[in-house]
Amino acid sequence: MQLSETQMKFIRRWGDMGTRWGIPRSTAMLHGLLYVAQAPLAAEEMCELLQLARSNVSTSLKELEGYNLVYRESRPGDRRSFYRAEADVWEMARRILEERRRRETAGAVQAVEECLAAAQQEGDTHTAGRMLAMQELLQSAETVATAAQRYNTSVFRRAAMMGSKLLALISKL
Amino acid sequence: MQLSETQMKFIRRWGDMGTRWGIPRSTAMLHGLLYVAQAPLAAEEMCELLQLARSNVSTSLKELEGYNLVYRESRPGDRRSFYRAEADVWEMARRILEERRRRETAGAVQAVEECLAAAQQEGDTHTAGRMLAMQELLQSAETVATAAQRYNTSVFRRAAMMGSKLLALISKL
DNA sequence: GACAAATTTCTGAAATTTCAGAAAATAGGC
DNA sequence: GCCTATTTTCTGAAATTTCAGAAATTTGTC
Repeated sequence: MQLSETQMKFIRRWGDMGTRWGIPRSTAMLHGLLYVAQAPLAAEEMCELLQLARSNVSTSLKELEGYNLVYRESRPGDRRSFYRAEADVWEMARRILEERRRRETAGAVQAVEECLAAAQQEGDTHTAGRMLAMQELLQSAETVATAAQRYNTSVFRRAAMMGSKLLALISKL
Repeated sequence: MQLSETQMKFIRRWGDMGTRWGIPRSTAMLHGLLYVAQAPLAAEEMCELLQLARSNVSTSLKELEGYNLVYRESRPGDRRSFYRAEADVWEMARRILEERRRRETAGAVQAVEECLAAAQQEGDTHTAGRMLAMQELLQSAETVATAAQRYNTSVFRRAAMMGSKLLALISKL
């Protein structure tokens, strides 16, 4: 495989975006590479295309598999693994959302729960009130994010595209 | 002001959450402190309560002001500034959403736009197709996030709480 | 089961980020 | 307009994160 200049540019930009999202540059670049690749790639190939250490590619691919953003395939008569990215961007978004929910909000819910209990125990109504408000927010976020997982790409897509209209509708209730 | 054990625990946990969200621990802790504080605090006070350098507090507060998550107030006969956090958690969520949109997706939209143009120029239909799909996704996200900014807390709150029901509804369309 | 190809884990170096202390700038009261 | 309390900016040290190279492990083939 050969990368066109445009593809390389996208991959670099995607890597930059990754760093803002808390994803290592090389991990994001690998995802970008697989997203624009026409066929599944072997790890060694990716090393050469992006000039990354083999170890780095290995670790990053594992991370991406954890997000369910890349799949690993094997081929008869070839002992290497080949990787390809989730091609459906809506499915991709859903999986990122789910992973972020798990990592970013799930922990907070538990922390606030504990602090709420402690504040009530102590009879500290002010702090308890704040914890309660925060809990309501976090639980709503969890509920929406969890619900989104239950539906398929087309529903998710329509929901996102209708989002702004729905907000307008709700504002009239 | 004196911090109870529960409050301190919340602040520490909030700081931990911050690091997962790409926010420096000390910045997140300051926000947590102001969120549980009953009255506005002066910077010096926060240094003592959280054992942070004055410079650090100054920089972090500025960052939080950038997010519109804390307000600065002045008092007659006192030349210090006092700070308080946005108390409405839904308003808080909205502001975080807006800031993340600005920092995290706005740049991506532009990058993909450029790559799409380049791919079409080159007649690379495969890459162009991928860019187009990505563009649709990013623009939908932008649209929803932008729309959310137009409505007040109560609409935002209702929308979030109804989110899962709306998804169920849409799945039937 | 030995061998080789491929992958993963381990270790430390390089880069980045966070944060404290010192110096500079700003602002309010007299 | 000067003086001083307060805030901000600058600088570098400490901590963390990212990533390459080497070593160890796994996997499939014969």
